[in-house]
Amino acid sequence: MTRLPETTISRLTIYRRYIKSILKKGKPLVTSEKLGRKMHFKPSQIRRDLSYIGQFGRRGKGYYVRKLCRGLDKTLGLDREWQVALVGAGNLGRSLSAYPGFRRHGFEVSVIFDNSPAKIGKTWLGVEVLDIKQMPKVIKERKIKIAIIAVPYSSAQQVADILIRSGVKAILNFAPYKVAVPEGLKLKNIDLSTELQSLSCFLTK
Amino acid sequence: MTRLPETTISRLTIYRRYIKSILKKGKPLVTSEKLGRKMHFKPSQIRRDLSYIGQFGRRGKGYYVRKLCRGLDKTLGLDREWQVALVGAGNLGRSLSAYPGFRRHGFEVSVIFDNSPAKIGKTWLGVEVLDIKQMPKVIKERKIKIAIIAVPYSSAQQVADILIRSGVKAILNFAPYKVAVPEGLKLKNIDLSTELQSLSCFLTK
DNA sequence: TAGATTGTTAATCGATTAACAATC
DNA sequence: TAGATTGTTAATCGATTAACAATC
Repeated sequence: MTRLPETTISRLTIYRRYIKSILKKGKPLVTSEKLGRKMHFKPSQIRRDLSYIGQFGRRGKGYYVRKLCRGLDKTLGLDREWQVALVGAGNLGRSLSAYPGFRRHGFEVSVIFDNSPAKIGKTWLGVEVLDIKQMPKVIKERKIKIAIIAVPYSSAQQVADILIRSGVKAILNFAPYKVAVPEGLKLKNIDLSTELQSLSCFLTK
Repeated sequence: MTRLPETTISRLTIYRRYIKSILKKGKPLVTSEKLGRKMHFKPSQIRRDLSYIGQFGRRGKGYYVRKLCRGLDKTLGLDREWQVALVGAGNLGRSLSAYPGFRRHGFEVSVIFDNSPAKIGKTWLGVEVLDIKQMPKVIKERKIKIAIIAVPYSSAQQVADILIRSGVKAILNFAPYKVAVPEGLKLKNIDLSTELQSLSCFLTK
């Protein structure tokens, strides 16, 4: 099978959210035309995206909602709970750990790391804040595979290196630094300043 | 001039950050080869991106750091201060308003709107929290052009509609909802759950 | 069967990369 | 001049969209 384009994966998560909502309503079938109308995507794009991950429909009828739902869960790995380590207990880090959308989708920030003595040993909304020095040990023990980096620019790469050595396989990086990771790991960057700057670029035209 | 691809704009903000740092060091020239090496981009991509917005170099020599810096500031609209309105004083909203990276790049969250009586009238880190009902008036008076939406899924479109009617031209949307905006406005979406889900998709392969 | 809609192929579009002519 | 590097053109790559054959 050919690999899923990143853009397709993003859309799959959106399809999944909407399809969950119609699953509740009990309709057994839904067409790509209706999905497109509701979510503002082209039906042909939806069919193309879904065809990457399986066959969930019947020609002339539509997609089986239940089957499609299961397929999306499976592909996206959302039929299970994921433990997430968060590095950086600053403003951004703390609020990310409190973000309800994560838990709702099966991601549990189960440990926070920081290097500030003022923060180490405290808990934040029930989650312990540990010394960054304990990171390799704790991450290995708990077999954590996903981490969020919310530390300043200057320590992002260093933190990433430790995470990688500890066995983390996927990183969501909020530091505005292009972290280097080896083959076989997944890195996603969210750079809040860049997003705002692209708005200001637009306004400047 | 042809329009700038969104991907190019994102990279320009990164180039700008690095070029600011070498401006401080005083070197008058820098080559695309060196920029590429430092920022992990292909030199040809950097030259292509920069050529969209002007000519900043001398063949055989490199780019003039100072000139390039000014060009990037100008294109990105970062030679000025931008006032930003934030809608939603929940966990995410409050921490976004506190995010130091915004101010550092010339974005000032100068007003927060919410609909919760418990929050209205308070201040958060020196910024007033106003009733969402006052949004049209305040945004028009202050001529605010950029807004951040950090409200729940269910009210995102409604909030966006009010913002647009009030004269906002560019929106950064954190609600996991595909907000519809008219032509001529700019919308950027940041969906934190989607990002984590794409990591989990990767781990599932 | 006729109408509908998937699943897939082919055409289009846009962005990245390589190549190189211009020129310092 | 010879060597270096920009700025630009052309080739490549990948994603989106339209078209349609398969089939319910």
